[in-house]
Parts: sequence; C-alpha cells; structure tokens
Amino acid sequence: MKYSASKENYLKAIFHLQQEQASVSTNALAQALQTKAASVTDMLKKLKAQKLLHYERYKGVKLTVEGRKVAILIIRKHRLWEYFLVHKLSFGWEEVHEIAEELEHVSSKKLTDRLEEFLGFPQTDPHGDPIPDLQGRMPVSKQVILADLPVNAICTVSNIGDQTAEIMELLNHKNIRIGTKLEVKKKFSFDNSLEVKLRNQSAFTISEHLAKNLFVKFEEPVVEKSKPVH
Amino acid sequence: MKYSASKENYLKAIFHLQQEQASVSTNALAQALQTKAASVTDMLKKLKAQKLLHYERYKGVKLTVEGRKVAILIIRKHRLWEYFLVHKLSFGWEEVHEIAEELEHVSSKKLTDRLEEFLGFPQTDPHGDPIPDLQGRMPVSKQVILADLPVNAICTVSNIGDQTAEIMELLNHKNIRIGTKLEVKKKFSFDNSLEVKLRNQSAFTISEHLAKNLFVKFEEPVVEKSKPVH
DNA sequence: TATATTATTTAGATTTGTCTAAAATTTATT
DNA sequence: AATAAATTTTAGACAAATCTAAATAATATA
Repeated sequence: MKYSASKENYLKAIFHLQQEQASVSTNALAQALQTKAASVTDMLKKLKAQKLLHYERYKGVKLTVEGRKVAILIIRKHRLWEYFLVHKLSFGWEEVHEIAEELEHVSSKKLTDRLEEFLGFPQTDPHGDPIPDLQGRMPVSKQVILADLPVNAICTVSNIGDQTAEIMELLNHKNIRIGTKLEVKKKFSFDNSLEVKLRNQSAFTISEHLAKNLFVKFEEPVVEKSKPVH
Repeated sequence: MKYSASKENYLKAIFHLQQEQASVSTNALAQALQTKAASVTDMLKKLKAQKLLHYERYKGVKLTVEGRKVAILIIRKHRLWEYFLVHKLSFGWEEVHEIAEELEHVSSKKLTDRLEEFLGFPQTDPHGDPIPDLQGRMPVSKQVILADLPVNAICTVSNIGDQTAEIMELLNHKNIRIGTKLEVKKKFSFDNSLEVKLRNQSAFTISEHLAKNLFVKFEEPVVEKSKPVH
C-alpha cells in the first residue's frame, strides 16, 4: 500500500511521540506537525479508516501494528538517506534532516534496500539514531543522559536529543559529535552545569540544558590500579 | 521559487514535446501526462499566471524562458538520479525511469549539485541523454536514426527514442545498450527491416520500428584500403 | 462554403489536505 | 460539585488538482 507524504508524516510523528507517551494527544500532534488541531482530527479519522491507528474521539491515538510498520519504514528511509548525505555527499550532519524529510517519501522499496547495501548496512544515522532493518526491526539502544553521569565518568556521545539546528550549531562549535569521547570532570550543583574534557583538549563547561540533550554510552571509569609493590 | 510535482511534470512534458513541435497542443499534453484535456487546460491557466508559459486558448503552448529553465533543472535532476541508480546502486537501465520520476522532485539544489560531483560530472544518463549542467545548459547531441544509415555503416548506439519498458526488454534481449557498436549489414526494402551485426556475434535482423527508435553516432565506414603492392 | 469531425474550453463536481470559528467534551480549580 | 480553563471535535469553507459532460472553436471534408 502507498500513502501520501502527509499521511506518512502523521504516522512518523505519532511513532516518535509514542516513545514518550503510550497515547498521543491531538494537540501534541498538531504542534509536532506544525498544523492546527482541527486538521489533525480530520486526518486521524482518515488514518483510522485505513486501520493505521486506534482512535476514539477525545481519547488520543496509538498506532496499530500496521501503522507502526509503515512509520518504521519511513524512519528507515529517512536515516539511510541521512547517512548517504553525510558520508557520500559530504553534507554536514546539521543540514541533512530537511533534505531527508523529502527523500524519505520516495516510495521504491528496492531503492531503499539497494541504498542500504551501497552504504554498507550502517547501524545508525549521523545523529546516532538506529536504522531499522528491512523487516522493520529497530535496535533499542540503551543509552544514558550525559547529565546523569557521575564525576570522572568517561563516555561516548551516541545520540542527540532535540535535533534542532540550534543544538547542532552549539555542538559543532564545541567540537562534539556522535562518537566523541568525553570525560566528566566536575559537576556544579548550583546550576547543574558540568565541566567536561575531550581528548587532547582543555576542559570546558556545558549547561544543564545541553547535558540533558546528549545521550551517551557510558564506560565505567578506568580505576588507576596501583602497581603491586614487590 | 518552488513548484508542485504536478506543475513540474507539466513543464517537463511541454519541454520534451517542444523538441518535436514549436507549439504544443492540449491533447498532446494530455496524452503525454496520462490525463484529460480538461485538466490540462486548467493547469495551463495556472502556469500562465505564473509566467512559466505562453498560452492563448485554442492556440497551444510554449514555455517562457523561465519555464524552460525550470524544466531543464528537473530534467537535470532526473538524469543525475538515473545515473546514480545505475552506476552506484546497480539498477538495470530499464527500471530506473520510474524511480527517477519521484527523485527529480526533491527540491534541494545543493543536493543535486553535490550528487553531480559525487558521480564525477557525468555527461549523459544511462539512456544516452545529455545531462544539463547547473546553469541549465544542455549539450545538443547531433545523432542520427539507425534506420537512416546506409549499408556497411558502423555506428555506436547513443540514445533510445521511446524509453518504454517494452523497448528496454527487447534491447536487453538483443544485447544492445548505450555504447554498443553496430554494423549495418543489409537493408530490406520490403519491410524496411535491417540486418545488423555486433562485434563477435553473428548478424541478426531488427525491425523498422526498432531501427527508428535507436539513435546512433555515425562513424564513416572504414574503407578497406588495398595494400600497396611492391 | 456548409457541414461534419475533431480539438479545446467551460461549468460544475470531487478528493485531499488544510483552515477558522463555534460547539462539545474533558480536565482543573475554586 | 460547580465553574473555569483547556482540549478536542464539528461545521463549513478553501485551494490544488483532477474529473465528466456540455458548449464552443478550429479544422477537415464533402
């Protein structure tokens, strides 16, 4: 079955919002899709008629199994194209989202699968988000928020929360990207800012806001084992 | 300026039809776009209002300079994507047209230009059609129809006329593609069929219909120079 | 040239996705 | 619990792109 770009965007938005809350409200969708609540209601009725979601008026929506499948395949396309744009066409990671929003609606399944092969079956997109496989299985990455790490923790940035142009600008400036290794040097309880250090660089401070938007893979701090004396 | 996929398709179709006739009729467009004449009339009015074409009722249409520019940029995108699909994703040349019809409407100019660079600035698409450059200049290839060649002529296939799945199927079967060298062995006036020969292959017959759909670059037949006796 | 045929346009509908404004429902607050 | 506030839905409208059927214009034919 083929759905309009607009419908695909609704399904995708619902999928993402469902990560936070099991049931998604009309208003939340309207905000996510930059449209009006009335338009959302209209569309939900159509998507319900197509059995892509469970919806009862005033109750919010959930995707059906089918709706979820469609959403994941869009996300798969989006992330594969992002990977292509960054690693083959040398785009900056902060500029690819918008273009991928268009490319993800190109329908050919064969194209998606060939693209994946051409890219060497990447596991995550340039923002660190996992790429669902062609059966629509998406690895769940168990990552942790940078803000939650203890002092002296060493970690690798694996994902960016709010992928806005603003955060990307800041991260570029601070030279932080997916895969960057960080060490937490100090935490200030006054404003919850923390001081971090990159390899071969002096430490600098990042705000609580930023630290809550950086997902990392946490590696246990290496304990300086004192050499046995003999 | 950004135009809808539908409008872009109209401009593209008019451009192609203008290669044949200076002025394009409503019916010709309806047929090319697989739609009804009434729908064409409606759209022509809108495109005229946007100054993309010259149109007076009952008189047919021509693209304006602006309309032509838009059309060529779509064609540029179409052909670059076709090249990508064949040379990077290993698609067969007969299956890429449909996918490129979708990809050509992705708007980012930067994407198109980066793609062109990534592909190494190809001059023609997999069907042999020239790829316009980023200023919208398109090389005019002076090719000739295979049917018009004299006996003994040697030529290289440079373009396919009607790029339908049907002709592609036939050409694949006969092992003819862009770049294939052919020698015209015989011409039969009875049905205008002709016998051709590929390198290292025995001669076979092709129909007039096919011969009129194969564009070739003609090389003067090599005259067997008798070796000087001494 | 008058008439038949074909091509094109107009008029009026339809579908998709959106909107505003008003009404209905749910949730929060006194 | 009654009322206020917020959320959600309905009703009615609109723009884009399409359609059918009828009307009009251009072209071909007798």
